[in-house]
Amino acid sequence: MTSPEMTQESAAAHPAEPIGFERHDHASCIADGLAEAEARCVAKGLRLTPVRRKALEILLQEHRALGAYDMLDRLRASGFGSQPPVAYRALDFLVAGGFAHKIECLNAFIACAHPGAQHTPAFMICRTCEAVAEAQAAPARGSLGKAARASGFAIERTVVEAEGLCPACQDGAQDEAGA
Amino acid sequence: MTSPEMTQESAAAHPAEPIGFERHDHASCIADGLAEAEARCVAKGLRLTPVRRKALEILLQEHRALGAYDMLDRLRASGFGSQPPVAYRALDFLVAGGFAHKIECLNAFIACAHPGAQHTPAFMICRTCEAVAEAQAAPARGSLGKAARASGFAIERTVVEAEGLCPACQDGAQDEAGA
DNA sequence: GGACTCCATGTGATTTTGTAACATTCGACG
DNA sequence: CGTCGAATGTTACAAAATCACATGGAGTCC
Repeated sequence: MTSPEMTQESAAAHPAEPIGFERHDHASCIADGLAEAEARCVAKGLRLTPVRRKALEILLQEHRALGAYDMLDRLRASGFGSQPPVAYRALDFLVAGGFAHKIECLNAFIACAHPGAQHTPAFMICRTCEAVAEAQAAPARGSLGKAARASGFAIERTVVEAEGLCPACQDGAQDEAGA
Repeated sequence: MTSPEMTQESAAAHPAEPIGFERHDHASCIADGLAEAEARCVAKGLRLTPVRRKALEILLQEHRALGAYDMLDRLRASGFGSQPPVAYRALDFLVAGGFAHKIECLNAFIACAHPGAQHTPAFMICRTCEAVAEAQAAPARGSLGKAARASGFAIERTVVEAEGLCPACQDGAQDEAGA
């Protein structure tokens, strides 16, 4: 449920905006994400079981990617099983349902920032603070799409990830360079 | 185990074309790739040592991504060291020098198809036959670039990978569906 | 109600992928 | 020759992911 109860001036407005580097009402991030997921699971006949729900909640707590073993640690701390498949199964469910994404270049997972939106996610990953922002991409429209059409390749899924520096860490880097 | 149809009329023309799904003079792929690498190493003061050269040759032998341990097996078969760092170091060198790329979503490596070209590679990966074609992307110009500029994110490197079906495997899938 | 089935969960063991750390070798250079 | 740095080789280990199998709970069918 998008309830922009934003405490800040410009909290991410509509779902196509990248979030993660900007101020926003983080508490509602989590609540909204869980509510969305519940609604969508009911609608699609999926079972948002306790582990799965907890895993999503854990992911929603940060705009960073979490490794499967970090997730496992936290699930264990919440009283769930302590073997790798516990984490991987929950994450697989979330990814399959579109509630989370895998960041391939980090071998890590992050909650989806635009649940419900038709998905061709693209990620901006800060190499310093590890924050991750999700944007919408349209790779099929750019040069990749052109190459695919030219060669007859049928795209089914795309991975688009950009590594670099978020605004805050750019400032930090400047400070260090100056000092 | 080379592709049945090589030494055909159309050797890949210019470097901006995706190759890998098309017929081309594969023998010259390898020879050219090695020659290019040698020249570029001389120019840049890099050392294309025997292991590194062999690793590149192995990669050039296929338009598929090779796992580090597959690489290790082949290097061992050629008389080089047999421990993981041997393969990883050679691959790191090739990637750092722009002679190869890592396919993040496969945890595997492939020879660069456009050596020398300024690089923002994009890959098309067939999920059936595992062939990989490399194209040039310009993600900074599309919606990702727009999102980055909007949020102040400084892109340093991009990962663009498309999974799907290559032309040949689309035909294969049709055959099976029909039968 | 009882048996059956499907799916989710828990667990042990293993495979696959990737690094850390350290000894050795070899060419460049004074 | 001595030494310095880069490259290689090897041992050991860490991190990421999967396999295989047992358990348990919610429906369903009779």
